[in-house]
Formats: sequence, structure tokens, C-alpha cells
Amino acid sequence: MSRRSQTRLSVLGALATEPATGYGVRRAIIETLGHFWHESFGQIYPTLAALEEEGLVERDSQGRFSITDQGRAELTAMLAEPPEPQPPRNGLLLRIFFAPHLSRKQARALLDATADAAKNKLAELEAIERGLDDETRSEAVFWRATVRYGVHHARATIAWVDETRALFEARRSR
Amino acid sequence: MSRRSQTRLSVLGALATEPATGYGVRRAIIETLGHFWHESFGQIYPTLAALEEEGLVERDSQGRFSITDQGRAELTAMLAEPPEPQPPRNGLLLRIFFAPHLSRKQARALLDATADAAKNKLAELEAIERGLDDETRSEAVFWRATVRYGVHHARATIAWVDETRALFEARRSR
DNA sequence: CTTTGCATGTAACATGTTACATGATTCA
DNA sequence: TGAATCATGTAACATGTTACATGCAAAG
Repeated sequence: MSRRSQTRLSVLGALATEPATGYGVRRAIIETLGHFWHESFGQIYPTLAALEEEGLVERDSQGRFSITDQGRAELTAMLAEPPEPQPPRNGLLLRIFFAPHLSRKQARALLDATADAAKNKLAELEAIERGLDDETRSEAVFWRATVRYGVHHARATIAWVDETRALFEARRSR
Repeated sequence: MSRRSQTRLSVLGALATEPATGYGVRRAIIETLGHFWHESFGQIYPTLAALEEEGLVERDSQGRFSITDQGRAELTAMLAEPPEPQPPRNGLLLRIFFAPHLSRKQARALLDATADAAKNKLAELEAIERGLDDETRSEAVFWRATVRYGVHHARATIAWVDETRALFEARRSR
């Protein structure tokens, strides 16, 4: 089972929206997918070269890439594949699990930092969501869905921290 | 900034609980951290060799590894470091974002599969949680916290799918 | 006696990040 | 004119997975 690179997917998707240079692809990814996706130049340039060789994108005289018909077909095919479940590796839970090897203070700091990060993320997402209220393009419903995903999960994290603080305190006073 | 391998952390943590062979370390990780962590043999054996060379673990005559005092110190130090934020790469959201390139049916299938997976995960976690009710060891409070994290997030995913289905339907009938 | 589990390891590959090198253009 | 931004790429490194090779021991 060949784990197909998801970089191909994000690059093809970006070019399906709008032709761009390699640099522009990265900017587009940061601006539109930034709250849940990330690419580095070290991936983008080789990927564009490979996509070009496969005839999925083509480069014009200014160095701008655009997606070909074949590229659109490949994009749809890749999108239809189920997202490969990434093997779970949650660094926070690893620390929580082994927290008996930490002092109470350190464990508390870990929870505090987690809640702070989630609250910042939530604020960021809510700002993006408000920005979408003025968006009239029909795709906006999908963009909103990605933001809402983050909102739900940030709130889940915040609720979990509250609950976990109480759980740890109960233990302390037992 | 050197992304320290978290494999070291999981292996040291496992050995802090109980000495084991490389094979046993993996079993312990599957059994106790399985719902949020994963290691392959290809990582565990080289990591054990490296930890041994650093004097953080030692091997007895039967090939069992146990953690040294230095290893415990290193474990505590690594646990105290904030979990490095993994660069966000959410394959599901990538597909949702680019869903305009999918048919409605494919988009719906993606949401259905997501909800199913989350519900299965939730059932699995709730079973683990019930199992913890009989657990008397003091560490159990931390184990429970890791399970509860998964419960909160699985529920968040389920709620998000419900909301998103409604969002997409509203668009459809507009 | 054969399957299952225990046990150790390596090699090839895939993916991805970071740092570096280089240069053009634009804007203050 | 100097800083910021646009632009392209490579090389070294880190991390991790998968497949393969090998062999012993226990259980049925």
C-alpha cells in the first residue's frame, strides 16, 4: 500500500483554484489552508517538478504553473480516496500518561499551556469564521466547514483541560 | 531547534514502568498507549541501542532492558519539555476544503466514513474507560485523562459531522 | 508437527524539515 | 540605497514505515 504523498494533493488543489508560481503555491496554501495544513519549499518544488513530468500541471513562459485536464482528473481521484489515517502520535497524551514522573507543578503547567494554545487557536478560528460571513462564493460553505472542525476540536480540548484539572485536584486532596 | 525524537520518550516511559525486551516494549506500548500512540520495530530497536550507548538504559543477561537513574532523569527532563506542536496536516480537511471537485455523493461518503470511524473510536474508548473503573493504582487517574481526551475529541468529530451535513444540505436546497 | 507467539534486527524506501545559496524586483 | 518580498532550488538531515530475513519456544 503506497502512502501517496498528500503534498501532491494540496499542490494540485491549490493550482486548481488559481495558477501560480511555486512561491505562490506556498503562499496560497498558507493563506487558505494555513489553519490545518502546511507545506515547505523543500516539498513544493520537487513536487511541482514531478507533477509537470507526469503531465498533471504545466509551466508557462513566466514560470507560472497551471493544472491540466489530466491533473483535474487526478485531483478528483485523490480526493475521493479516504484520507489515510495517520498513525496516532499525540505528544501531549504521552506526557499526561507519564505524568507520575513529573512534579505537580510541571503537570499543571502542561495543562495550562494546552488550554492557552487551544484558546488562542479558537480565537483565531472565530476571526476567520467572521471573515467568511462576507464571503459570497459558493465554495465558502466548505471553507466554513474546515474552520468549524477546528472550532469543535479546540473547544473539546478546553473542556478536557477543565475536566482534567478537576480530576487531578480530586486526586490531590484524596 | 532539534526536534527530539518522541520515540525516545515513549520507550523510556515504557521502561520506567517495567523492564522489558525490545519486543516487550512494543507490546507494552500497544497495550497501554495504543489508543494514542504507535511505534514500529524499525524504530524501537535502533532507539534502544542508542539509549543503551548513552547509558540511559541497560541490558541484562536475558536481553531485558531496564532504565537507569540517568535514564529517569532524562525521562523527567523530556516530559517537562512542551510537546512540540506537530505541523498541522489534516487529510480530512484537505478533502473537505477541495470538496467542490467531488460529487455530492463522494462528499457525503467522506462525512459518513468520518462519523463511523469516530463512533467506533468512541465505543472503544468508553470500553477502556469502564475497564479503568476497577483500577486501583494511583496512576490510573492519568490513564483516564488520556482516554477522556479521546472521548472529547471523538464527540467533537461526531458533532462536527452532524453540523456539516446540515450545512451542506442547506446549500443543496438553496 | 505445525501454528502461533516471542524475539532481533536490517535495508530500502518515503516523507518531510531546515539550512543554505542565489538572484531579481519592488518599495520606502 | 537598503530592506523586504518574490522567486527557485539543493543538500543534509531526521523521522518513520514496510518488508524482509532469521530463529527459538510453547501450545494445540
